[in-house]
Amino acid sequence: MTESTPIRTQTERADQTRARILDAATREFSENGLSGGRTEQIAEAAGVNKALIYYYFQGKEALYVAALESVAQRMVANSLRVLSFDCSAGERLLHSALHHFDRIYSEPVFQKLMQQEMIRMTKGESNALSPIVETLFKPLGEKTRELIDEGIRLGELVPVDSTQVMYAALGANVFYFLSAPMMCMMNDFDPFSRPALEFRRKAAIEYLGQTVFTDREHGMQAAARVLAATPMPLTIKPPTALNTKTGDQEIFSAPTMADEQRPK
Amino acid sequence: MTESTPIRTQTERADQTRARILDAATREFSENGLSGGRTEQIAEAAGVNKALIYYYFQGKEALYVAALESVAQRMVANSLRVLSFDCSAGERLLHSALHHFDRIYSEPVFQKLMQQEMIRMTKGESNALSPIVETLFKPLGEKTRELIDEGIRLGELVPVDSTQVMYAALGANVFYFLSAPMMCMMNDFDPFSRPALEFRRKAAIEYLGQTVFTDREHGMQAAARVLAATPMPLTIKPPTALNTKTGDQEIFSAPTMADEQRPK
DNA sequence: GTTAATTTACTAACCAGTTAGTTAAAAACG
DNA sequence: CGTTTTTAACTAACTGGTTAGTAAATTAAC
Repeated sequence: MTESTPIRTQTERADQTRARILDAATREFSENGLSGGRTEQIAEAAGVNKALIYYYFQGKEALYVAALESVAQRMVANSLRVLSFDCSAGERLLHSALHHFDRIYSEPVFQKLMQQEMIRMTKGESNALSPIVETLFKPLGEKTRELIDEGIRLGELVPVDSTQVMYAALGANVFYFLSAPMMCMMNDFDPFSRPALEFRRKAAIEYLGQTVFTDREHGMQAAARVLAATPMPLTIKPPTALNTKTGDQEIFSAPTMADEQRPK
Repeated sequence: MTESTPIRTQTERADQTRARILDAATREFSENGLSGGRTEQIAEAAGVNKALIYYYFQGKEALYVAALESVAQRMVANSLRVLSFDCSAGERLLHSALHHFDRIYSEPVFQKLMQQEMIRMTKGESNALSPIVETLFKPLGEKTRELIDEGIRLGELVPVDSTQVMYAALGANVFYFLSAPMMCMMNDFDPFSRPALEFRRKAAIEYLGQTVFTDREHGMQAAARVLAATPMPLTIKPPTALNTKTGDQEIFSAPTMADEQRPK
């Protein structure tokens, strides 16, 4: 099981255990939500006893919040980096949109957790996000809107409501993956297949170039540059790749740890 | 409880009871999904004994499918009507987008059910939608894409991938409501408030007018016409208006909803 | 040998589905 | 038309399985 670990100090082992639990919880909750996630399953996936969860965390909900927080932290850090690229506002918008698209299928846990959380909050249930919003989401949203407004001010982007640009750009991406299971049935093609993803990310960026840029020609060129600069990441199987009925609670995150074994 | 009903024939009463169960199930499942929905709660809301659910339906899942089907039927019928308005392809696209936006907050059950169902399907769980897809969603999607392609062919719309136009138009709307709870916290304003909805529906349609129309001026005029022709519907409180902790399974729905067969 | 890490064994609550029965409408009968 | 029989609609109470959480015992580290 853990032969590779060469006997560490107690605190090191403890930190490792805690991290394994948090990691397993992230996967379980992202698949099944807070109420649907099973503590027994988390414990099994982490290779520990269920009671240990209550040793390291106050309870199921506290574990959920911790998982949400850790995953949001990583996501925001990456997004902020992209927003600071050294190019025009419009082109940075395209970079952000493409990064957003690529992130959803290559690291789907954040998206899935957020979806579940939005539904939970709509039901008026306890707010697990609020500690994160101020420090993480608000700065990111702020910076994105500033970017769009700058593009509009300089005449590069069409003068429309900047929030609507965000909704359209992000919404198209989110909706692509949200509706994927249904599109699968409607057109019997798999939106998660590599060709489909390749086509869609290109279409999404070119669409933005053609539509939100005042000079459509300039927009198309920017889109072409952005696409050329950003190769499509190796996809990590998005659905239940991690559902380890097999019992091995090994590392899952290895980026290059090959995909292949996709649905259909 | 049902003194107002002037003693009907047995089958009439039975039909009514079945409808009450289906209606209660629709609400319960739309809030909590299939696995989260409680049969006891459905029975209570319908004013019947839990065992009656199993008398009228094969089980929890069959009830869920029936609820999904009935609500999808109404939704598709309305959407198809809007797609057949007597105006240019571009303008019909705007009409569809606005109708889609208005529907989500005025009749939120369908959207909520679909969201939950997409998550369920992504998890690879049993497919409750497939009977509906062929007969309902496929024709609607087909007709929408044809509409956009017609607009492009006639030069009214910008020549981009027509599917991407759908993703952008629908996605922006879906994402607005999906992200509403978070936006609520980020900007402390309520996306479901009347002024916010009023602003957003206008912005969304004007955005489409400015962006997907070849002639931006023409697009703006079309957007203005569409907005003028479609007053904002009376909003029905979308969040937990139905969460009857109080125990009364009374009427929930506000006026002007077109549908019939409501409890009491 | 003391403390931290981890497990075993439990419980109280919850929940989908069933059973065995009651009520009253409808049908059959005289 | 009134009475009896049948059957459809409906209910109370239970069953078996699941699950979050806990207390006490055990093991490993320092």
